[in-house]
Parts: sequence; C-alpha cells; structure tokens
Amino acid sequence: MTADSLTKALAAAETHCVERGEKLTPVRKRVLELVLEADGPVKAYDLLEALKPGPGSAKPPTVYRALDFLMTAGLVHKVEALNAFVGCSHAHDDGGAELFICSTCGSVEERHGAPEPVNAPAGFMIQRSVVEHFGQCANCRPA
Amino acid sequence: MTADSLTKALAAAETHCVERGEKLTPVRKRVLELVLEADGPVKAYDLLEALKPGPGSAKPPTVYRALDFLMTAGLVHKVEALNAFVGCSHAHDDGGAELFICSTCGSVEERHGAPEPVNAPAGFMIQRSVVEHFGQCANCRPA
DNA sequence: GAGGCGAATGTTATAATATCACGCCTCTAG
DNA sequence: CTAGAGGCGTGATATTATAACATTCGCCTC
Ligand SMILES: [Zn+2]
Ligand SMILES: [Zn+2]
Ligand SMILES: [Zn+2]
Ligand SMILES: [Zn+2]
Repeated sequence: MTADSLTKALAAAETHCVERGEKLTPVRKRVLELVLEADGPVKAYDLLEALKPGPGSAKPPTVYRALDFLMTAGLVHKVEALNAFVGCSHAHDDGGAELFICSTCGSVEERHGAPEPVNAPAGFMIQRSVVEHFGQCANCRPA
Repeated sequence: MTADSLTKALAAAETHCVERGEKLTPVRKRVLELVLEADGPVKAYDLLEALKPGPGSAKPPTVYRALDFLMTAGLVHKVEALNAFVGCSHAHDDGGAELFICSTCGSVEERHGAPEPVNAPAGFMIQRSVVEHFGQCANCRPA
C-alpha cells in the first residue's frame, strides 16, 4: 500500500467511525495504520512491538482493545486460522468476509458475497461465518 | 453419541488408520474417544485433564501430538475460531470440512461439498479451506 | 468552577493455547 | 547385532489473550 492510499484509507476510516458515532482515537488509528501498512496478516504481539516507541505505552490490552474496536467497526478482520489480523478496504459493517491467503507471499485478497451455503442443516440460522482459503496466488502459483 | 456407536466409530477409525499404513496407538485412541464422547467442540487442555488419570502421563505435547495425528488422518477437525476440536464421523482424507456450530447448545454439524468458490481471485489455487458457520441450530433457534 | 458520569486508556498480573528440545523405548529392516 | 525411525515422556518455554483495577479526560450539570 502506498503512503498516499494509506492516508486516504485512514481518512475514510475516520469518516466511517464518525458515521457510526464512534471515535477513531490515536491509539486505534495507529494500530489501523500498522495493520494496513503490513503486506499480509499481522500478529497482535508484532503490533505491540511496533507500538512501543509510539504514543502510548504498549501492553497487550492496548492492542487487543484497539483490534476489537477495529473489528467491530469492520475495518480489520481476524484470520482465525493464523491468529492474525488483516486490514479491510471495504469497511463493511457486517463482520463476514471471505479471505484468500497466499501461503507463499502472504498476500490476502478479500471477497464478499458468499451467502448462506446451500447445504446448511435445516433450520440453522447463521450469525457469523468464517471463510478462509489458503493456497497460492496467481503470482506464486507453480508452473 | 451412544456407547455402542462410539465403539463402532473407534473400530472404524482403527481400520481407517491401518488402511493408511498408520497406527492408532492407545494414546491416540483414547484422545479420539474423548473427542467423540464430547457433545461439542472440546479444548486441548480439557483433553489433557481428562487424560491425567489415564494410561500415559498428561503433558501438553501428548495431547497435541495425538490431535495432529488425528487431524492428518481426517478423524478430527480443528475449529479454528474456537481453538477447539471436533470428531469427524466421515473420515475423509482431505482436510476440508464445512462446520455449522450452534452457539447455544454447542452442537456441530459437518457438511462436505462446498468446493471452489465462484468468486476466487483469478489464478488462486486453493490448498486448504476453513469454513465455519456460527449461529443457532434448529432446536435452539428462537421463535 | 465543582462535581459527577462514562468512555478510553494505563497498568499489573495471570490465564489459555501451543511448541521446542532432549532422551528413552520399541520395533524392525538390513 | 545394529542402526534408524516412530512414538512417547518430561521439563521448559513461547505465543496468544484476558481479568481486574486504577487513572485520565471530555462532557454535562449544577
Ligand atoms: Zn472486509
Ligand atoms: Zn503469493
Ligand atoms: Zn470431517
Ligand atoms: Zn443448538
């Protein structure tokens, strides 16, 4: 992500929060910035390290609280299978997303629109779905 | 799961392993038994507790090694979003499964046959998919 | 301005999850 | 026999996440 598009993404995130009646505080903004800067899924304790020289102190609750906020706001998604986090460029309020993660280069592509599976058990009401695909992206795919 | 069907499942698991040229050792069998007995996703350290009075000692590597084996054999799946494990009644050799987990009663339904999503990025080669749906099953669904 | 309230954050400690590293035992191929 | 591989025991440690409580700050009211 270029510095320019990062700035724009942060501005858009700020607007998104204001519309939801919430505040993108400095700590939250800094965490979002770090997640967006990363070129792939990023670990909570790596964020913690990156935060240390920064504005606030850096204890685990700081980063986990910021991540919780950003996930609720739809600005960050957790990759459950990696215990890691990725930035979201769509800012969708519903939590669901479909992730395609390249195991080779770490790139993450996000897609929407994988709704209720056709083979769900009868009467099952889905509230939250975790959909993560791991493999090789077009660039890293072996010949 | 009834005691009878549990016995049958363990016998089937043993056969499945033999066909793969692997051994369902006592520790592995005991862990599988515990996972199958549970009425929902079960945590590694709960297995550890349950193993303590059992045959071997009970340190984390014991249960994690057994779980790794059982997952590779397709006898157990990990619920990534819960850091928990569920028994598999299908014994499919490929790792993929689609799970429907009731947040109220903890029941888990497993389905197969949700292959390559239509909206994958061009050229992306999927190796492993994690698909977990959380919500309410038909019994627990509010009126 | 003083006081009170709530959200956000700081701080300390601990819980929960998972792996490493090493050595012993057993089985078996050669 | 002997060497190697797989399986497991054991102690230590790494990684991930939360609980509990104190403090700060902005805002509203009196
Ligand atoms: Zn998203
Ligand atoms: Zn790639
Ligand atoms: Zn299965
Ligand atoms: Zn239910």
